[in-house]
Amino acid sequence: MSLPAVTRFAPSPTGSLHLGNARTAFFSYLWARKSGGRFILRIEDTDVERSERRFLDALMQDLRWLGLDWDEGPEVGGPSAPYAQSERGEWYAGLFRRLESAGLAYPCFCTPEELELSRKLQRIAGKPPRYAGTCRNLTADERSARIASGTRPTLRFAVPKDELIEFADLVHGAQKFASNDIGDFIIRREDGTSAFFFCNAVDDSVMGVTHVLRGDDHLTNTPRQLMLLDALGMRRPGYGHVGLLVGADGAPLSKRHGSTSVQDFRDRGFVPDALLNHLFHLGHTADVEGWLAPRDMPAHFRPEHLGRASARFEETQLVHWQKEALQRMSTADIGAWLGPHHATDSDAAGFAELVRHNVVLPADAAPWLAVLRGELPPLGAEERRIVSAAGPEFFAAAARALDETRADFAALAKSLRERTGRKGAELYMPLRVALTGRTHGPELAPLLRMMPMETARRRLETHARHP
RNA sequence: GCUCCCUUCGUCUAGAGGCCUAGGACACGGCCCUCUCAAGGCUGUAACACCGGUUCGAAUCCGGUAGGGAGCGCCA
Repeated sequence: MSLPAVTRFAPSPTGSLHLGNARTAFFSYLWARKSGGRFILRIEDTDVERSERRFLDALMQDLRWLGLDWDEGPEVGGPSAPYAQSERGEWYAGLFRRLESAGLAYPCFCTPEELELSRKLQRIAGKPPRYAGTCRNLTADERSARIASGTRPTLRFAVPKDELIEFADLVHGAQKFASNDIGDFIIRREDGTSAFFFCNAVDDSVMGVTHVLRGDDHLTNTPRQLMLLDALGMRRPGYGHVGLLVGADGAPLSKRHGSTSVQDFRDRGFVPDALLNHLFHLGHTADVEGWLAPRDMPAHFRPEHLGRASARFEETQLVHWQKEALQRMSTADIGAWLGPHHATDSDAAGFAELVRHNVVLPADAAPWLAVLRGELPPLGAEERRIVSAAGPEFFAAAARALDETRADFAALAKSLRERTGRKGAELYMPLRVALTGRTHGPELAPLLRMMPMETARRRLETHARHP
């Protein structure tokens, strides 16, 4: 086993936790647990406009629902508190001062409009839309003059020239970037808050994070953060960039792919263990195949088998793990999981057992509840064929047998078999269709046991009268 | 436009020069079991993006092409 890994998940509370983020959080969690390290939750809420308390609460709820408990972070504390970046402003300010006085960062007075125009012009000229460096060489007098005029500057990092930034990506291997391809970027906004590149990098470093796992989209951001850390003389964490989770169309998973937030899956009735098993196999190959209880996952997690290519999310695969999860749940848990979809006024446990192999989501139980006490939908072509092949005498006999055996299905079937000479599918299918309106479904014996006798008799007699 | 990343069955992947007539899982089809569905067993269809090169030998190494993606934001 490797040295204890300190990993983190650093979401911004600006929306709901979607599957892609949940996956990187999960991998980070697994890495920490596998190595006996620590998993940190840090909240990147420097964008005060978009950050909302309700998103933070939902985020933590989703994480806990999945079973991803953090060792340091909001509500649990830790040696690096506070864990919300909105509360770390003073510390960032000190670092800004250090960079600025060392000449490694400078105030920029360009307006967003000017910057936008500049980028546009560069694009037209076929050049990379980078910051032109307008404010980099302002004299001290020019700077104080602009400040005096009331302009509030941003702070830009002065990217060193002609440097090669190298690092070993945890999943992609050796990486090389030229500093000349990178324009001076903003590390402090006009309002004084830290921009992502800055607070994200320095927090990871100072919090002792050893393995930063994040989406591929951050790969080309990494050299910026490395330069920053180097300039401050701070420790570089290891960075690993995993392939993004994409939808059926190959585009990164987003709202337009439908339900992609953890909350959506929970609301539909997917269970956390199913989600976890699916995520465990998406862009990752474990050293064993098949279902794993979440507590066994860290031992089978293989960071070196994290995927570089993007992984496509397909619900059919999730459904498979959901079925696996359902098979392992207790009757009581199935009952609770079914919620309002289970028979509350009768044998709840019996109903849970009855339908557990015929449902994927709680809503799938509704038709079976209707079979027990509601109206049956009109028969389809196949169903009508089976009913007419059996004939009215068969159902008349079945109705009589129902009364004689008092709805004991085994006895009823035996009696019918002796009386009609039918057996196998010829015997059971007409009964199934008459009783449930369908050619498939739960076992007939418990189904009949749970069905009001009157309902069963009425359904059988219907076909005895109308051939 | 520039920089970077990615590319094996429909999907998730194994594969780090000969063990590959490319393996597994999910999905799909067939058979068995069975009243049906599910579960289980057996089985089938199905992939190395393309073109060159290196080599006795390439899915694996090198170069190029194509396609997809990301970054170049006072968003993270």
